[in-house]
Amino acid sequence: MRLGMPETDFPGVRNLEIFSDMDEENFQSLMRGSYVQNFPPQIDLITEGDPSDFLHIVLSGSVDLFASWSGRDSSLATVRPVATFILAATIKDAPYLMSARTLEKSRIALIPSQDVRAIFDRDSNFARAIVTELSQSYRRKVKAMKDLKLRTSLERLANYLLREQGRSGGDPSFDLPFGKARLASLLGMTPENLSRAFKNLQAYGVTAAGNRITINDQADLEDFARPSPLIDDDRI
Amino acid sequence: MRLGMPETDFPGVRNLEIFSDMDEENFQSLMRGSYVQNFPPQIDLITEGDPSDFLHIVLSGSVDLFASWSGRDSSLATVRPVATFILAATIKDAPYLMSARTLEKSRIALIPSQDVRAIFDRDSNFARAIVTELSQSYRRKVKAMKDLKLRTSLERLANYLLREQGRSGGDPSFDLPFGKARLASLLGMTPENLSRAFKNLQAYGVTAAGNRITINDQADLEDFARPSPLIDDDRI
DNA sequence: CGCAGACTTGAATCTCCTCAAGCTTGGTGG
DNA sequence: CCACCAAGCTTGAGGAGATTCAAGTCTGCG
Repeated sequence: MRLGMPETDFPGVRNLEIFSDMDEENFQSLMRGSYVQNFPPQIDLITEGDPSDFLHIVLSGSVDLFASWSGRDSSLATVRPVATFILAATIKDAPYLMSARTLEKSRIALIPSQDVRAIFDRDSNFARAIVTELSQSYRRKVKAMKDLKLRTSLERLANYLLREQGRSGGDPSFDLPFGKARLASLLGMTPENLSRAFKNLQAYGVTAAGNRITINDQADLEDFARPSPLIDDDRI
Repeated sequence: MRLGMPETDFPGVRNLEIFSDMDEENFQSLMRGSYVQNFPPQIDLITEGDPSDFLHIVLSGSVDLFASWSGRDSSLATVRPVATFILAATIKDAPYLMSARTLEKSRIALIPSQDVRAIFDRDSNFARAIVTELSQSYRRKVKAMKDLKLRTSLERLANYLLREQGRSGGDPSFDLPFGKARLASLLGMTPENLSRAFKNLQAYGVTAAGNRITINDQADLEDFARPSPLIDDDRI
């Protein structure tokens, strides 16, 4: 759906943190060329190497960012509402470095990159929001890098489960948000190895029945995983 | 040295891309609380977890960014002139995620983080420069992530050598910019494994004599390494 | 010359990957 | 209602790659 004038047409968009402080007129300019669209699961949204014509914002659902090289590919991140992706490519007017596909039914806003760059220069509140979002993305990547280089695959899985538990409310039982093949790729291992890793975590009180995970002994798992705010805390 | 008024005191700073388009008055405000300092090699500049009081800019020399967890540590990046580091922490007023130490004798500018944040809101040219630098940092991290997750250690070394060759002017022979122990950590392997990797690259015409590397058969090495602009090109 | 630090080599071990087969689950059609 | 199928996951065996520990070599500097 093409976005029109009245604010009431897209209240969910106007209230996003990235737009909330910006001038109404600038917001309208941004929206004039923008779309909000619903996508089914497993749809390719962008392909690495393509020019970055649109800034994407995930309003609902979730998106997988992945990359390929020499016949291999790997999941690099999951984008959940409400967050942008390929913001850096938009700002630099450079090609995408990652491909993106929907993981589930998702609602996504598409904003022309050239408009984002133009309004950035005119609206300092928008500029501030952009730079905050970009800083957050950067820090997430640094954390992912530390996770990958400093931990074994078993430690990565243990800490992933603790983070996912926190995200889902903190109960001992929760569901994995996607299949184990993708989780394996995200954690930098093969599906077979992930399977064995789950088995190894049973020694620390972790039970996996299908996608349902139960952490039977929180202290025991945390003692093994040694989560650190400088790697695992999404808020800082 | 504390930076004073006259522009002639620090022409090297004023002409940095990040400052070059900004208003003179704002530049002066920024410089009022800033320092430029020379450090010897192997000096700890910042420690992960500390509050981000100063934005750092490497004017000459080079700086190692690294991180620790559970008794292990790993090099995550090298900062060369002219570039900032810990920009994201400065913007978000959040703790450093990485530690930093000088690799060689280095000249570094220290700018109070709160001033950076304040001037960002007042000077849109400065804001644009900041956001460009931040985008570049983000994209570098994405490339590093792809390098790490999609390539074997031998492929990472081969591509590293090709990049380093390009950076040093393109000649078949060039020097590694630091010791092999740190290179191993940067590439995500042990020093022993790096040693063996160099030996394996001899099959593709690579000779290593101390820190001096010679690529005897460019085409052969590139054929093995398969460098990709979306991972190895620093400019995009 | 001799020492200290950096790098290399070797052997044993461990982790992770590949390939192949088996199992489980959910959906479909008889 | 159940047999069947396909997809996703698990298990096992074997092998490739990385790590560790220990010893040896090289190099620059005093």
